[in-house]
Amino acid sequence: MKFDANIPIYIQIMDYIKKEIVTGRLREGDKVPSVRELASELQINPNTVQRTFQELEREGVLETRRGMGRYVTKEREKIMELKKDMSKDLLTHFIAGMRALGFSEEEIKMLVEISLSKEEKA
Amino acid sequence: MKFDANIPIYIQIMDYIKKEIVTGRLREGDKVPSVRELASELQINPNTVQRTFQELEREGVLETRRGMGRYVTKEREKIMELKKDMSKDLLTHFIAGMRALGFSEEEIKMLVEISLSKEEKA
Amino acid sequence: MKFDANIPIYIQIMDYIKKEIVTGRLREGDKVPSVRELASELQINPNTVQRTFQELEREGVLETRRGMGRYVTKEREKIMELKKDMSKDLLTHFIAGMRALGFSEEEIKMLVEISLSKEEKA
Amino acid sequence: MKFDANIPIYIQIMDYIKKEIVTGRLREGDKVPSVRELASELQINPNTVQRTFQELEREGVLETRRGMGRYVTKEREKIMELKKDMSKDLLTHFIAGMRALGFSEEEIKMLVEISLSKEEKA
DNA sequence: GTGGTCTAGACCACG
DNA sequence: GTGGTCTAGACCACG
Repeated sequence: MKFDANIPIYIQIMDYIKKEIVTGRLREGDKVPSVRELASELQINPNTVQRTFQELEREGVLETRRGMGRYVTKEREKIMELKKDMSKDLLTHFIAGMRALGFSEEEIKMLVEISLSKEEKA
Repeated sequence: MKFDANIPIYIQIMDYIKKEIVTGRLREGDKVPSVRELASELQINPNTVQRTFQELEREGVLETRRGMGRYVTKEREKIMELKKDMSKDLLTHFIAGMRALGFSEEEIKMLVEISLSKEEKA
Repeated sequence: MKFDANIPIYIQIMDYIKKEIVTGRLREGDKVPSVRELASELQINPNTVQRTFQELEREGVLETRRGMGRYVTKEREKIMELKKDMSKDLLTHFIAGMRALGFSEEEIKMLVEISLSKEEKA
Repeated sequence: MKFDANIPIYIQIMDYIKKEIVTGRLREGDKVPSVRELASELQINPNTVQRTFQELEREGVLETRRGMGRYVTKEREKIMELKKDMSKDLLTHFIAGMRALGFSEEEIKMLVEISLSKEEKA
């Protein structure tokens, strides 16, 4: 995993883990690696991983079982909500941005289609 | 203008000015306010405005005429390029994000249409 | 280190650091002093050092590792390029200047040799 | 005449005029254009031209004859001295710079010859 | 401890 | 009047 130097690493890992969960690569109840494990794997400071996990816990995405490690929440609703929130943020940010640049509704739709079709070929 | 506390002010002003240019509210060759003027208008420190302008100059968006103030670049190409780059960034970021959340091409298109139509009513 | 009052300090430090790198006194991957360290050593304001480092980063000469300090780029190519660019600038400026003063090719060569031999004795 | 945005215009004009004199395109006793004339020709502020001329006078390169305009000094020595000083500055700066980059005497000579021969072909 | 951002304000060169 | 540089120092996020 490569990190963008301008974004806090803990944010980037949070985002990564959330995506793993939302797409089902990490499922409800799955155990996540320990702080030390993940820190050594990603070559980063354990403090940073610790912070990542604490934030994810605060958001209800992960849960700690004392002495047994951390696990993805078992609540399906939480996971659905996560996906909804993340996509909504993306959409809002995208459309507001395009609007601010002066693009019309039709232009935005068209540009999305073009981008998707380009992606397809690549 | 209100500032988001989590994003550097100079980035927010840079973005704002770029949008003014891209949408034509600021045109090629237009004079932009002086450092002191804008600083007092936005109620921020002149140094922060100074930094904003210097970054925009580095990007070729503004030009300084010594002792006469700063001006929007006269190069139309630069402005077209700006719009293209900014929209491309938004698109790429949006589509990559949606893909990472597991959305299909069709779902993305549909969500964009829904968002745009909601916006219309609001 | 003494500063020439007519040249911005940050430019002078940039130049100094580049020379340290190009001549190998600072090597790829070496840690450079922290902003505060260098500021106190050179008896100048931390902001001035900050600016120096940010410019060098923008040029790809230094890299920041978040929370761990700044380092000379590990890319050897970048360093070779640096030396080439700096010497090319010197050469171009020198020869264009001498030409503008009306010196012939032969005169330029001779003056360079004389300067070098004087230097030797001194 | 195009101006480098990073160097004071008055310095650039001073340099230009000195070169005109040193190469004989402006000769001893020649009249130079009036402040207003040169300002309108170069599209710059008359204050800037005024300053340029004053500095050149201070250096003994120009002389004012009341009511008759400004003239290149008649003293040949002054002109010779000018050429010598300007070339010496170029040489010193060039060689010190190359030395600081770690080039040897032989390398410097060689690079000068290469630059001169490239120039010839271009 | 380290860098990033920002405020407050001085001083100067330039036009 | 305008921008450029610098000082002094605060505060915070990050690791």
